[in-house]
Amino acid sequence: MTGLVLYNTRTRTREAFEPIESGHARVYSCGPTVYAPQHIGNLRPYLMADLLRRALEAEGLRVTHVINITDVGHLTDDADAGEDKIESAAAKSGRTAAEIAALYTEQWKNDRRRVGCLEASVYCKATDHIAEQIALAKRLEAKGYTYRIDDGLYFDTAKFPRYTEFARLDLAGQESGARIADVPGKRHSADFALWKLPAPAVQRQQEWDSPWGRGFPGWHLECSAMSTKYLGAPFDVHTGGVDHIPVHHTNEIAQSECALDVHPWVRFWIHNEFYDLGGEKISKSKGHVLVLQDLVDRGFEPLAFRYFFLQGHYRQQQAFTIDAMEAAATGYRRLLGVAVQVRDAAERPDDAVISAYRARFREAVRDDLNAPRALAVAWEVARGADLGAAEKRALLLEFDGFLGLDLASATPRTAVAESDPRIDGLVAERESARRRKDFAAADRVRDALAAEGIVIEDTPAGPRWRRT
RNA sequence: GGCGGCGUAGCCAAGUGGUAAGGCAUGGGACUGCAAAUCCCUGAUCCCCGGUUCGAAUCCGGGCGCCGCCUCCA
Repeated sequence: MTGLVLYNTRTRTREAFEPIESGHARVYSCGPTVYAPQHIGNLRPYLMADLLRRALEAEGLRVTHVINITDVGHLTDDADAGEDKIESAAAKSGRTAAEIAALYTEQWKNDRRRVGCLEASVYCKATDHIAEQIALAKRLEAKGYTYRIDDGLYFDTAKFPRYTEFARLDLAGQESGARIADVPGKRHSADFALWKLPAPAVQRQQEWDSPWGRGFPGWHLECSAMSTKYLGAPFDVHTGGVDHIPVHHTNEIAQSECALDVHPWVRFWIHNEFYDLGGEKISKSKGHVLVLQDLVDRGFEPLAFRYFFLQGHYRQQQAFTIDAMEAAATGYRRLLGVAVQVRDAAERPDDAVISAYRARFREAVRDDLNAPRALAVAWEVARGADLGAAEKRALLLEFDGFLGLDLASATPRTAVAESDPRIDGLVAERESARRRKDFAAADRVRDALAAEGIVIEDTPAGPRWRRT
């Protein structure tokens, strides 16, 4: 039995986590649709999944973590009537669908890396698994869960009595309306496409032959097909944003449970809430959504964004503002400062002193991945007057296995990170002026450097400088 | 309109029955020629009203406000 307790959307309760297969946790995370840059809010699901993965490993489990990459079939709305996001982006940019997907997949992977997410065991693309998706749809068809209309092959949600259970949907309240009219022939508004056939006049870049005609897979299908391929069924944890509960995850469950005869198909469903980006949704400087690189351009370290993330609980909306980001960056810089100070401390900490902090940190992690509480314990350690350098070092490095803030290889952010002959010369000039008590001259140099964004810090070891 | 979430010090936020974690900012102090950096100290009774309870930020009811998803309809 692990000590980890997670909030499970499926049961709407907190449950002790125990893997189906002893010693091995199988996790699937809904990944990005790679048609545009991912704004910083889209990083939250992966940061949350990363926390989960680290917590599972801390329990001594081997983790197989699969993340899908949606590079086809995700429509611009959930009514099965919109355009394919990838095709649409390709058409607008003059690039091919494959180029669009490759470009934004790389950006996304790079962003993940920069905010300290561990690499997934498997990244799987929808377009690499067309055969698996077709096989799954055929299985559903053979079992009588589908029907065909001009638009494609559809899943008949009425054939799956548990359909509304997961999201606690009130379908009656949504039954009527435009969604049915959008796709002629749909039997129920909630029915969804397994395989889509393009309209007669439409020429698509991404098309495949299938038993139902040349077309492309419905968005939901890939997650069922690929998770089954890489994790089997049932498996332990499925993660994603809360927005996926009513449609995407509901449909995944319907497909999978009907095709595979499993229930529950997934034991734990973990969903993250969103950031409230408020007025920061758009990057003013560039006129597009706020992406990680925009923060970097403003002088923030990517891991400072991770620190921001850690300050809130993943199931809680969190307000992102530049002010909050600056506060996080300052906190992160100072925490790193402590890590640097104790970096060369002795290897032999006093276990008796350490154990209480270790226990409290672990308790926070195990309590539904309570990162803010874990971070608070880290700060108590950092500031703790009752702890020596060896104890601080040992604890902070251990905690960083969960926090992922790179405390181990921390370099002092307040020190000189670069060398410049001209600036070094000016700093030396100021130093000699100070020695002969010519403070007016010394301050002139300091002011001049400040004007170009360079600040001088005097330390017992002499002056040093950094850019702000 | 339906569903879900939230409203805790200036800001970001933990905390779900027993007298409010942590970070940032502010103010004070130490250090400094003065600064910067760093360190120490420093603040809230928890949106409003009513109820349950010996006791509620934490449970119940009613307001007000905000966010998200679905929907435009009974």
